[in-house]
Amino acid sequence: MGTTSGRPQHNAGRARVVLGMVGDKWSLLVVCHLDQGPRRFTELKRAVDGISQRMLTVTLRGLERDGLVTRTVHHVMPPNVTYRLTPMGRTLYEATTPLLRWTVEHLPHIDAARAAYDARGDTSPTGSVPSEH
Amino acid sequence: MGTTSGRPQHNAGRARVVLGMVGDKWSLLVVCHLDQGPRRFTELKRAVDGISQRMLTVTLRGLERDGLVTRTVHHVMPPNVTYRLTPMGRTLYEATTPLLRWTVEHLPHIDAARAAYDARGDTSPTGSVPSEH
DNA sequence: CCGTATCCGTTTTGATACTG
DNA sequence: CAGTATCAAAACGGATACGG
Repeated sequence: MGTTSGRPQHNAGRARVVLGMVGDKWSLLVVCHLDQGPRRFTELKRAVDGISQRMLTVTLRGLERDGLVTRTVHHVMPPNVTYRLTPMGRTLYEATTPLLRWTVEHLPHIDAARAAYDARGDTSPTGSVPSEH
Repeated sequence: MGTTSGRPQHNAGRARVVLGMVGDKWSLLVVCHLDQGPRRFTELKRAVDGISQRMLTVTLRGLERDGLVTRTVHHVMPPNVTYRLTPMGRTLYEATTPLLRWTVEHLPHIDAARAAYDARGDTSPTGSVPSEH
């Protein structure tokens, strides 16, 4: 009946790991922009619209720790720091592509589903009474 | 340079949507178990290890609102409610498979990267001084 | 059995000010 | 420019008690 291989417990474990890495508010967004090429701190700050300086730092440190991003410091004045995706970081991003594509294709359906759900958000009793004697 | 198609802004937007739906602590885990077939509330509660009754309800409501899960109520005593993935829910889960696979393949590397990062978490000055001058 | 309502601690995030 | 430190606000999640 399941359409995907493997035991649910296994995939559940994997899901936890994946969410722990990129399931936060900003990581995937930053990775997404770094996939376009190396970027400096301030470039990312501008690109990722809405991120605070603090959160960009925190996010980049996390990605660096996980081996998804490298940080290169040039000791000049003013300082110049470049971030770039590691090969592993690029493969991670590639692995998210199906999910990104899925979103594009289904966004209208999701909006419709939400609107419908919210619309029938009345006091109507319950769903259905199928085959109960 | 970028390995993936499309403009970063577009993918960033998609990433926001996708994370808004399944980027929380439990949604993907629940979907994962429902992919094995329809489940009752209490079955899920047992299966998803660690989830509280409240969080299971909240999560299921969210998935239902997004059109990923259907809820069927049987008016018997005691009540009997079944949840199952919609076709859209199944395609979403399938779209996450590459990410799940990626996790399995790279988990050792990630652990190693973290260990290395934490190990050199000393007072050493900075990363590198590449081609400056 | 399947929820909802409420309370409350924890975690996450953002604003702001300051440093090399 | 590229951070760090500090603090307060907000979101999140769990425990508990109660209702249909």
